Amino acid sequence: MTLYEELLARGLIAQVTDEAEVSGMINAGKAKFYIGFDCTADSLTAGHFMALTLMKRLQQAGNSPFALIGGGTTMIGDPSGRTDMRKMLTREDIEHNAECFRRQMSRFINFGEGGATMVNNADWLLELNYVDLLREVGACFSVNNMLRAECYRQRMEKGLSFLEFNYMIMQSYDFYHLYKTYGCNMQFGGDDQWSNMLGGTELIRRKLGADAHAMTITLLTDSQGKKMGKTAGNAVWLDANKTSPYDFYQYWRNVGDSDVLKCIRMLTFIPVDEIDEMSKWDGSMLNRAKEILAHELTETVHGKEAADAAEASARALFGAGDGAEVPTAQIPESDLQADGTADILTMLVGAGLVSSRSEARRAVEQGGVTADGEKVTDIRASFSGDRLREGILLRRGKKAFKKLMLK
RNA sequence: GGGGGAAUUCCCGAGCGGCCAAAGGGGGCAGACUGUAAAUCUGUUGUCACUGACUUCGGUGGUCCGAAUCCACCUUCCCCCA
Repeated sequence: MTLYEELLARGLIAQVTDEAEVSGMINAGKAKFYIGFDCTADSLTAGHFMALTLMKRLQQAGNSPFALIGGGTTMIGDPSGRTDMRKMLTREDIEHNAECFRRQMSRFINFGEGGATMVNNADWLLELNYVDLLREVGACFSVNNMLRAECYRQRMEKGLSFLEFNYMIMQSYDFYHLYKTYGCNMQFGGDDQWSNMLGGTELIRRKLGADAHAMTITLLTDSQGKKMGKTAGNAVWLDANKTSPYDFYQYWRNVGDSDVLKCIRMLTFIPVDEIDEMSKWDGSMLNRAKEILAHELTETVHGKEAADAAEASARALFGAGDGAEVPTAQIPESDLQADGTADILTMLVGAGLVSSRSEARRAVEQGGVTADGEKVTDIRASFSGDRLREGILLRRGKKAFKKLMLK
C-alpha cells in the first residue's frame, strides 16, 4: 500500500488540488510540504494533533515537513468557520504561545538534522510594508473571488472586519514565501483551510507561473457532526498541565461506539489491516477498542508511562483492580472546622470536583457523591482530619475522581 | 457622513415598571437503565450563612416607593443610504 493509499484508507483526505501530482510526490518521499499552526492559545489541542500525526506519517515516508508557527498570522486572526471575531491577542501573548507550540511540537516531530524545519511567519510577515505588499500581491487577488470563498460565507451575514478579510492574503503569502525560500510546493491543513490554501497556490501560479498543491484532511467529527476534541466547549489540550493525562485518556475512552473506529483510523499509527480486523468487533467488544484508542493516543502525547498509569487508574476506578493512581488534590489545614473535621462541601470544592458550594450541595443532594466508596447523602456530613491526612477518595458522578489530602 | 435597529444568565432566545434569579430550547451536571457507548425517562443548572439573604440583564448616571423593563450619555455590533 502506498502512503497516499494509506491516507485514503484512513479516511484522512478531504480535498486535493491534483490527486495524481500530490500522491506521486508524497509516495516518492521527496515532497516538501508545510502545515501552519496559529498560536491562539498556549497549548496545542487535540485538533492540532491530527495535523501533527499527518506530518509524522509523511515524515516517516521520507518527506520533508515544514511546521509553520503563525506568529504573524495570529496577529490577524483567521475568520474561517467562525461566527464572531477572535479576541485580539497582544504581541507578547503570541510570542509566548509560539514558544509553547514550539516545545510541544518537538515532542512529536523530529526537527533534528535532516528532519523537519520549523519556521515562524512573524519573521517575514511583520516586516512587510503595506503599499509594497498591495502592489506585489494585492494585485493578484480578486475581491470578487475572495468574497465567494467558503471561509467567509458565515461572516458575510454577521460582519467581517477588513483585518480578518486579509487573513487569506497573509496565509497565501506564507505559501509563496516558503515556495521561493525552500521550494516547498505543498500545503496541508484542516479542511476549513481549503480556500486559504487555494489562495496560496493561485498566488504562486500568478507570481511565479509555477504549480503548487494543497491537500486538506477531514475534520474529525463525531457521529452527530460535531467537531471532536472538545468537552463542553473546552478544548482537550495536549499540555499535561491543562488537560491531565488521565483526563486526556478519559476523553478518548469515552467516545461513542460509532466513533471509535474512525478515531483509531485517523489518529493512531496502528496498521490499517489491524484496524480492519477491529472493525468487525461490535457491542461491548468496542470497549476494548476504546481502551486501545485511549492508550495509544495518550502514549503518543504523554508517553508510555503516563498512558499505562491512566489506564491502570481507569480500570481500578471503574471496575476490578486496585492501586489506582488518581489525581490528587489538597486542602489546607485552615479549611478544617473548629472540631478538626472537614465538611463534605468544602472538600468537594477543594478537590476541584465542583466549582461552587452550591454545586457541591446539589451534587450531594442528587446522590452523586461518594467518599471512599460510600455514598454521601447529608450535605452536613464531615470527615475527620486524620482520615483526610491519609487521603479520601472522592467521587462525583460516574467519571470524576479525586483523592483529597490535607496539605 | 446620514437614517434605522440591537446588546438578557454557558449558547440561542422570551421578558407588561412591581407576581423576575428572569419563560422556552440547546448544552452541561446528577439519577434510573447500561458496556465509562448510544437512545430514553427523571431531576437539576447565579452565589452564599439556602424555607432567607445577596449579586446579575453592554457601561455610567438619572426618574420612581420600586427598573432587565422608562430617560440621558457612552461603548460595541447589525441593516439601509452615501
